[in-house]
Amino acid sequence: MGRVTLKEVAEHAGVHPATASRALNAATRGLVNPQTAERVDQAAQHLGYIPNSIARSLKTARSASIGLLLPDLTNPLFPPIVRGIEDVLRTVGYNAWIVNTDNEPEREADAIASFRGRNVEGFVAATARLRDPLLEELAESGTPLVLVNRRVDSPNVPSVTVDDKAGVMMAVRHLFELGHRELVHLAGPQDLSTGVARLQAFRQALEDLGLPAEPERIVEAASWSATGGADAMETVVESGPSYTAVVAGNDLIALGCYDILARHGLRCPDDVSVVGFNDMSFIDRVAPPLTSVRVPHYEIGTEAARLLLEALEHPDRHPRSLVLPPTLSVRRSTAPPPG
Amino acid sequence: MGRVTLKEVAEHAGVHPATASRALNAATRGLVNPQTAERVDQAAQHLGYIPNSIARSLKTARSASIGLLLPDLTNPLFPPIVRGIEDVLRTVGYNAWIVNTDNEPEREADAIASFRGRNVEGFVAATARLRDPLLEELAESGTPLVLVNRRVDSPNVPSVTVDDKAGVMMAVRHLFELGHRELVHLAGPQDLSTGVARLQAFRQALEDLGLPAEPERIVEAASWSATGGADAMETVVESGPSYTAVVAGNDLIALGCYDILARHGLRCPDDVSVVGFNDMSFIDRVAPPLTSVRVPHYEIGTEAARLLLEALEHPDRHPRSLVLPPTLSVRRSTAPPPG
DNA sequence: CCAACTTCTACAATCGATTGCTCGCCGCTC
DNA sequence: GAGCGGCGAGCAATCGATTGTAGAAGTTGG
Repeated sequence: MGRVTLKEVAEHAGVHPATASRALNAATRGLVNPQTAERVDQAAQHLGYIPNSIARSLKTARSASIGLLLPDLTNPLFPPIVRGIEDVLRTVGYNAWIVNTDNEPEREADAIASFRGRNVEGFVAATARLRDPLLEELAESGTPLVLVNRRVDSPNVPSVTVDDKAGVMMAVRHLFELGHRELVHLAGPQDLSTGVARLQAFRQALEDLGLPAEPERIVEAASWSATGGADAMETVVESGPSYTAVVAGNDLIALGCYDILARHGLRCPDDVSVVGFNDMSFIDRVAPPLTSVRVPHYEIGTEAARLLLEALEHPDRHPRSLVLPPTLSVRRSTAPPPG
Repeated sequence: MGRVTLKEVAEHAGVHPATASRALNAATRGLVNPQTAERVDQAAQHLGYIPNSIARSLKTARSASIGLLLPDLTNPLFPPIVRGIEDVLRTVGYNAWIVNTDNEPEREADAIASFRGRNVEGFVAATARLRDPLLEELAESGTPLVLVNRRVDSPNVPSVTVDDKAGVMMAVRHLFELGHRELVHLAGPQDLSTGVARLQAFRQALEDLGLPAEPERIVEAASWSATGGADAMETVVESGPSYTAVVAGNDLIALGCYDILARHGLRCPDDVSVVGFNDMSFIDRVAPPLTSVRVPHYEIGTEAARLLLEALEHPDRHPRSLVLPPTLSVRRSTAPPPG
């Protein structure tokens, strides 16, 4: 593939490969005579020389690449994060290896091993479970690692997340101000930090506002999906508590909620208001456009990349975590309660 | 990172590195005494040996990886394709490098160079323009390359695409059967094969059905986006031809069309029917749910990966292209014309 | 009992680039 | 005019794994 080698360039320029290497490398270019350097440049250009990163990696033990662990790229949450990461990495000549784990620890382990074999210099993981031995071990081994979106239980692993608590607070307060007093929470699975944090925040928010926390108004969805949300909402409807608004663990759960409301002849927002979380793309186009806690996904990506690069430059420095503020995108799925 | 080397494993097992290498390699394992091989396995296991792919790549000139060129990962079109590609590659131990080019030829060129430097064994590109010297050159240079979704003008570059013509035919026929006779086409940009093919197919379909092709009912959008679609639709509305249905170049253009219809007080589907193209995720949740030509994106990905692997195994064999059949997802954005 | 073979393992070169070290040469100083 | 300093470039080792070839050990047959 990259057929032309440094040696050929050197020959063509009439110098030793070592000299050619130095000439072509910005950091060492000063060590060679400007005219010679220029000659090497010409030769490289002329021959269409592309440095063999593989060989370079082998020698330098660096790869200018990082591993990116995702649960599933087709979840619209992740592409903006990926873009954020790549856009920052690109500015310093780094690349990202992306792998989907489908939340299977085995695939995660495989991916990590594969990445290590490829000498990645660090990791960004969006796959963290609350208890996640794999990732904790990775972090403890000294490998630069930044979590995005989700955290692990241990506070020693740096992460970039949204302020889940503040987000839920905003959602609840918004509903409260519209006049809602009986709120349902369709919580996400409680094995992820986001699920736990949002549920906790929901309880806290009710308490802050002096509202009772009816157990029947809180249901945990089995998955962060429309079907998970639908099943959870169905449980709520069947168990029969009164309510006028729903705070969903994320947008997909909210969509599942929409389905169940419709099936039971309940209109949104006339009968029931719904708030989602993430403000994912196109959620402003569903019927009705969903009020949602906006998470700055792209920024999560850029910040994660920056944190990782920082960790690469200063391996000794203590890792920082970042919590970004959400905002609330108010749309037509929320309105004053009926009556 | 991958700290333990083959040499250490060999020492630990009391054999020469060469022997350890052969023992660990399925293809050459037969050359070493089963007991010795077992001892090497133990040692590798014990030390947590991870083969250094970099070193292997350098020696073997293979990398078990391919380059994947995307315009923009955040376009919901691409993640399913990527998944398809990865799912197939994973079964043979291959990985994909993903890069976003934002349709900028320069970034594309950079990415290709970077990939070559990393010894990728082949490419999948979703970035093809009709005239695309970069990719055509790549293909001519003998590098295995498969295009997805879009084609280049030259027929010599293998590709996996949907049958655009058939898709548009289905859309037009569907509208025709509902009773529509005056159809608008919001064509996509004509620098991509998809834009051209769909527009051609639209003209052809009208002819087949004996409908006139009013120039004013055909407008080219400036981009494959909602704003592109909105601007195009605005042009149609202003120029004032009569029409009862719109065939959009893709789903995003259809969404833009929705916006303009709403702005002009036209209801979909009561006043105007709209058909999209791609059937992207969540398009069944917009208001009204969009009738759309369903493109099997995941399958495009899997087939592209298979084609590429085939090309890698048999570099001599003539490259094939694949055209996959679309289906029509009929939803509530299409209905009989008013009156 | 030795030669001819078969197994198995060791040796060493190699992939392409990087880099510490050495050395030649030039110019300057005293 | 001899010596010192320093610039510029070449030499060679190195990263870790793979692989052609050579050679040692063990087996079989004549």
